[in-house]
Amino acid sequence: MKPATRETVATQPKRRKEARRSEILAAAREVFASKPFEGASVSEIAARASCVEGTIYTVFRNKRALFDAVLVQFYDALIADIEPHFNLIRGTRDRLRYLVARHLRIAVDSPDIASMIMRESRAHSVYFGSTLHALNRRYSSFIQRTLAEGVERGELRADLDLALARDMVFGALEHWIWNQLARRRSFDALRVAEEIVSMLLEGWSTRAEAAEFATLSRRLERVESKVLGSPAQTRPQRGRPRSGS
Amino acid sequence: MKPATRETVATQPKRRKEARRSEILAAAREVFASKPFEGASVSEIAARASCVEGTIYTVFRNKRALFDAVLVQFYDALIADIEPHFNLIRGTRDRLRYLVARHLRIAVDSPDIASMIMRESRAHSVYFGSTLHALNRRYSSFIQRTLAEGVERGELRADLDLALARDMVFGALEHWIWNQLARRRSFDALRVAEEIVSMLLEGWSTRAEAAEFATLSRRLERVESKVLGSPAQTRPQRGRPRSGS
Amino acid sequence: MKPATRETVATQPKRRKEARRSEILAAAREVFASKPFEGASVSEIAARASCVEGTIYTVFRNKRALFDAVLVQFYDALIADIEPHFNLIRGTRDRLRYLVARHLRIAVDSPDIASMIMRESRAHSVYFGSTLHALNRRYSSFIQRTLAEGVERGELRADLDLALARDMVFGALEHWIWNQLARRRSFDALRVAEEIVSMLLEGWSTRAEAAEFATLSRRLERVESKVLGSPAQTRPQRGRPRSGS
Amino acid sequence: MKPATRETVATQPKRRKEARRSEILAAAREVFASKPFEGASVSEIAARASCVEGTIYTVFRNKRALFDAVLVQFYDALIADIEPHFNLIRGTRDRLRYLVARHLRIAVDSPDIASMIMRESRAHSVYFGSTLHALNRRYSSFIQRTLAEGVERGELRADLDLALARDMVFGALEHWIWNQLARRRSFDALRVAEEIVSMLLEGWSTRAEAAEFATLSRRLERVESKVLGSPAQTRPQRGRPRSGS
DNA sequence: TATGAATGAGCCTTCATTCAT
DNA sequence: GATGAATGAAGGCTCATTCAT
Repeated sequence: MKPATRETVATQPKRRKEARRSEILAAAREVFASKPFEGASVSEIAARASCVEGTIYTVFRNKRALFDAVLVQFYDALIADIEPHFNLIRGTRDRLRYLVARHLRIAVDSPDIASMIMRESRAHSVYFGSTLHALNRRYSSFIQRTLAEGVERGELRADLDLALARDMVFGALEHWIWNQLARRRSFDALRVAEEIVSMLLEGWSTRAEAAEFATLSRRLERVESKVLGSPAQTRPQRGRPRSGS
Repeated sequence: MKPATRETVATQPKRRKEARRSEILAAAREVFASKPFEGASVSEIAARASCVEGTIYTVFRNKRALFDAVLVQFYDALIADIEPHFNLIRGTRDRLRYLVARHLRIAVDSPDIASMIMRESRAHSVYFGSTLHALNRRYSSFIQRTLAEGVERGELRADLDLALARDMVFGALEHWIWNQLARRRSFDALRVAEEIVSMLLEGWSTRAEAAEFATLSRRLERVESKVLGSPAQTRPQRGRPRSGS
Repeated sequence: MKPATRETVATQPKRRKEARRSEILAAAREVFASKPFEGASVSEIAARASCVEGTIYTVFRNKRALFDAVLVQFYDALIADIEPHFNLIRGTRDRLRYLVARHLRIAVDSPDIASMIMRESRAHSVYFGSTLHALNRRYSSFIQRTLAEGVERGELRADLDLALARDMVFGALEHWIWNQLARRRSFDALRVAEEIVSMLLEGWSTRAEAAEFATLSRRLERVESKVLGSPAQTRPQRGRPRSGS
Repeated sequence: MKPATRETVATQPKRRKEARRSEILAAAREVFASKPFEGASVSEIAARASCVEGTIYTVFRNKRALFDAVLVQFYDALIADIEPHFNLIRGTRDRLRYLVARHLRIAVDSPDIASMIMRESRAHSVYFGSTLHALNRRYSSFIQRTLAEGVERGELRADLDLALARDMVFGALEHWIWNQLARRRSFDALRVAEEIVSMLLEGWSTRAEAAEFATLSRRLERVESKVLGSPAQTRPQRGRPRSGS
């Protein structure tokens, strides 16, 4: 009868439903994290959410929709967290370091979701077109943009194969995280990020060509001085200052 | 009772058993390739092997053992194929290029098995300790050795994190292959291998020396041709060979 | 609190309730027409009536009561439509023709309801005692009366088994309608009615007298026209009027 | 070891499976007879067949296949029983009487199946194309043939609408049987058959035209005698000797 | 009075595995 | 050794109905 009561009448069910949704979502997250989609049972989720199976179907259309909702919840939060930080960073190396470290932190903060996503991305041949695929695309656009702009700015090789580069980043991350999670090892996300970025940007070689370059230079100088009378141009500074590891 | 019969009793069963095993293995390979472990049914495998379900259990302890047998068969053949070739290659870049290309060729030759392995590696949290894990370790030892010896020989940076490097190789390969298979794209294994190895070894950064190297080369050629009448042998064109492998 | 509100409190609810009932009834009619009782869901009816499931239970005791209400509504209207017309017809043949044609018109006007009734009459072994049974009895009383009075008047065989005759009429109609509806054929109710009534009243046998009757008629006409200058009134053409009604 | 034993080894499983099939079929028949297809539960059938639900699925693909098997079993036996008798009967009236009586006997011998078939023929809009439809067509071909040949032989009116006639026979039977079954009345199949056939063949009319015919005759005689001096031809024997009822 | 969230029993179907033959 | 019928637990999902608000 009082306005407050009326409001209660109006909002209480909504609030309740919202709470239920959260409970179920949390329960689903736990269960889907612990076993593959097909292996996870709705009844277990219901039990963990302290409701009956039927209730789940009043909130989510079916098991798949519930699964997708878990993913969306996670990715939305993740992207919302990344965006403002990312927008403040300009340099390609800095952006990469940030994104790689942020990605590694997922494995530290939410190892359950991390393995769930890695598992399910591979689980179905119908992955393409799935909600997970769409979310992954949104998420990976940060890397895409970083790489594309890196090339534009001349910080990355002009002929860099962007798709391959993206796969290399995510592939390295996925493999590394998978191994750490499986071995239950912890790690320092920032340190590993720096190491990875360094490996990606500067490569693994000791650069045999540095030696060749020197030889070449010497031969050239010798020849030129003999023939032309002017010394060859020497090579600029090699190697970068290595930070981390 | 007749000699022929006796012989049958003695040798036929062995032969028969072996044949049965092969038939079942082949059938299982097809089925497991087409759907995830949980989705594949023993009855379908039996049907495809032209036997009944019970028979499978006389040869394999259970479904998982059958699955593992399929994997062992595949990896054994793969490793046996790689080993002799690998042993003939010395240079780190050459070894890497070979191993990467060989890995890519799996996706070209047996895309179904390739997806199956990628899928099942991620399927269970109990991956570690599994047969698949052991096989993967055997298989990846080629890369491990290549990397370790690459450092020893000074061809790779002394401070290279070997585990990270290995994950980077396999991660890049897995992601790339997954994307190509899902999109049903085909690709030139050798060309992609060269591209990947180049990206890994030389990194993504623009490097002033690449330009300098070119300048140097041109100058050298000019001089040498003037003096000697024949161009000097330099390393072939630097940067990724975008056209062909 | 305001006069308007008071009026609302007093009369609006009644009006509202009545409107609700109608909306639900209309929605239920559509849904029950499209699928069997068991297959029709209360939630679908609620959705189509733009209310929630709970509301339906404030108006109808349960799903079965709702279904019965749909039937009552339909039969009441049908009987109210038939009664005045029927009361104006005296002859047995004319009455039969009217009732048969009217019945056939249900299938033309409301094919969905027609199938629904045919379907549900057979659906439950507990048909007897059901609302539908009672309604069918009320409806079939037109035929009962026609047949009984037909015998009384000497228009129908005195030894006609009335129950059997009634079943023959409705059985023929039901089968015929079912076949036409299932094949999505349309038909001319009047023509078919005449055909059915003729088959029922005169039977299927060839009767020598039909031919004789024709001969007799022709002879009579010839003679009468010769003698009297105008044709005698005979029964119109015997045999079923195959063309038109 | 003995041939007999060997045979046992070979045939026992078959025999067992066959027995199981029969048990399940019998149980299914009972359950489907007592409630509509959708309402009948596989678990109830399993319980009544003293096996678990899973067993049913080793014999029948699904619930629908089981249902169809019940129908096929019934119709096959029915048609096999009718065929030899039918082939010995020539006259249209005799054939009709036999078929009608045989049909009525179904309701006496297998009232459960009878109501089940009547119910399910109406249950689904997808009836056309169903197994039941196909079986019904095979079964009703006896009537179709009887009617068509009856016309050919001149025993039935040449312009008889065969489809309508068939619907009239089956419709009358269905309605009559349904009513008797529902009221749990028994009846004398032969007597009712004779009554039905008589009603169908000779019609219900007392034949007002008999009176007209007489009038006509009288008028004609009067006129002819006056004009031509010769008496009109008198009408042949009317009415048939009524057997039964 | 109307709401709509919650219930909970029940349904059909699948499948790895066993075991008597 | 091979067979294949039988098991029985489990799974996802639906829906009429209730009841606190």
